[in-house]
Amino acid sequence: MKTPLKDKDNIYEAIFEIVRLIPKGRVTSYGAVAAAIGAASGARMVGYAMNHTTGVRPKVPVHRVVNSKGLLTGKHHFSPPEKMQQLLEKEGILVKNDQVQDLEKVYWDPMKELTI
DNA sequence: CTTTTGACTACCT
DNA sequence: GAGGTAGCCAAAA
Repeated sequence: MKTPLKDKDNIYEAIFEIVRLIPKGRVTSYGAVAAAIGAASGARMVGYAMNHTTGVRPKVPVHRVVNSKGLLTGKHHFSPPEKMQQLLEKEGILVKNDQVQDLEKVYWDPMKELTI
């Protein structure tokens, strides 16, 4: 399995793949995903791509993507926003005040896990 | 083709 | 310690 994500012509697809690889009960940050695809400074691009997940097949678990502080910054873009926290809690992730609890425990580093 | 915005992050005050 | 500004890349107007 090679699939050099960095070779992806479409930056969106690269992001989608990384997010799709996030294990259940784990979350990651925009910066981590961005770094994994080679866009360390493109953290905003990651979030921007998330807007394209609506209608993308297969479905992308963007609800597992939070900011570096574990805050559900993009929950407002969900429909409904509450569903994002519900999904996270359902996977065993504690979310309090729109913030992921035990972030260091549920944090999933794509670069490290995927050994890119 | 130029300008603005954006689900972020890091540095500076 | 908290808040604000700048930087980053890419897409939409």
